[in-house]
Amino acid sequence: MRLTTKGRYAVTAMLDLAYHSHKKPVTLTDIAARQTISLSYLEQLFARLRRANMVKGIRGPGGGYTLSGLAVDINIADIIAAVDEPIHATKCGGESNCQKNQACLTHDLWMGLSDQIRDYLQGITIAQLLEKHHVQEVAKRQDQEAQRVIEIHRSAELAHNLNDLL
Amino acid sequence: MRLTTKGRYAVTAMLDLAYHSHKKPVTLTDIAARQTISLSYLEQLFARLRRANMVKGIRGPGGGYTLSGLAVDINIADIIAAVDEPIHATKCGGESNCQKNQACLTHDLWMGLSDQIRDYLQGITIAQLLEKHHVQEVAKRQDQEAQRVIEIHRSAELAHNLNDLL
DNA sequence: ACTTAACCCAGCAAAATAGTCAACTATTGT
DNA sequence: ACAATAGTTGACTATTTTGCTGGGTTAAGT
Repeated sequence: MRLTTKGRYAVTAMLDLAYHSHKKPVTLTDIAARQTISLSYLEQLFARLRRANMVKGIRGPGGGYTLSGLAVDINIADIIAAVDEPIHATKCGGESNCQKNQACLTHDLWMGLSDQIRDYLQGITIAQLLEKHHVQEVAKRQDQEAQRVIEIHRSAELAHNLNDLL
Repeated sequence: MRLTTKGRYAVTAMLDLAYHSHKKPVTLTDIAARQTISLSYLEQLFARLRRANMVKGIRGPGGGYTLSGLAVDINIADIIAAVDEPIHATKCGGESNCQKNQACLTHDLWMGLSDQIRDYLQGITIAQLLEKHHVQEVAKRQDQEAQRVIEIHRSAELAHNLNDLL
């Protein structure tokens, strides 16, 4: 599992898509504008995402992209895997031409870690991230409202004090 | 947090170092040979690791590198952070010049995820990986032994059958 | 002194990244 | 039917990162 800016772009774009495509398809032009990613680069990424059957492209006016499935079924690891080409993880790679000698020892360790990271990212879905953000937004709004109440209370006190003075 | 081959090399090298430096310092030449990483590239990586105070370099004959601290105190996130230069996570980066408009929304989501990944990797130490591998090795050896027992049993059966036939 | 290593550069080729441009095709509203 | 929209494709380019080579210098053991 590799984590590069390419994967980040893909995840960001998918999040944007999930967030905005509750009804109509979303055009890449919109995503490009919102996320400041070049349109042509997005096209490349979405070509891969489409081939991986994660999004559907709809042509013609009013067209754009939609998620192939539910946001709850789309995890981060799959998005990243879709845009990153599968590189030969290591020198001895799948061929296991580096035998059970010492050279493979720590290399094995890394592979295990890599698997762990993949498993971890596989457990995080688009839906979860949107949910989490939604919760945060609500929390923030509530904080702001609480703050406003405090301010109103304070200004009321202030007015009261002024009344006393005048 | 970025996960590239560079980070993998660094983690692999650190694992090798932790595994072999119970007593004496380990030379980069040894690590290079075991992990098939070029010496000069390792030098670059270890220069950064040293500056990040994760390893100590000892000059002269019998010199090499040792871990600065205990394997239990060294986590994966720190190793990767040490060799990857801190890139401006996004366009609006730390300056937060992209205001509370929609453009930042999904970007925020990614940042949250990125933090999650970092936290996750921060929780995994070199010591844990070595431990885990050790457990696996033992398990594998036990499997092999069990397999041998089965094979012996089978060949005994086979011999028995042959005895019946002859 | 001599060897052994860490340390420190400057540079360089290959690959990956990020983006551009242009031509083409399918779909839809009018 | 026709124009507008928007996906599809491919080739091409600039920049950055990667991984490595090879030249040194400096510190510590023998």
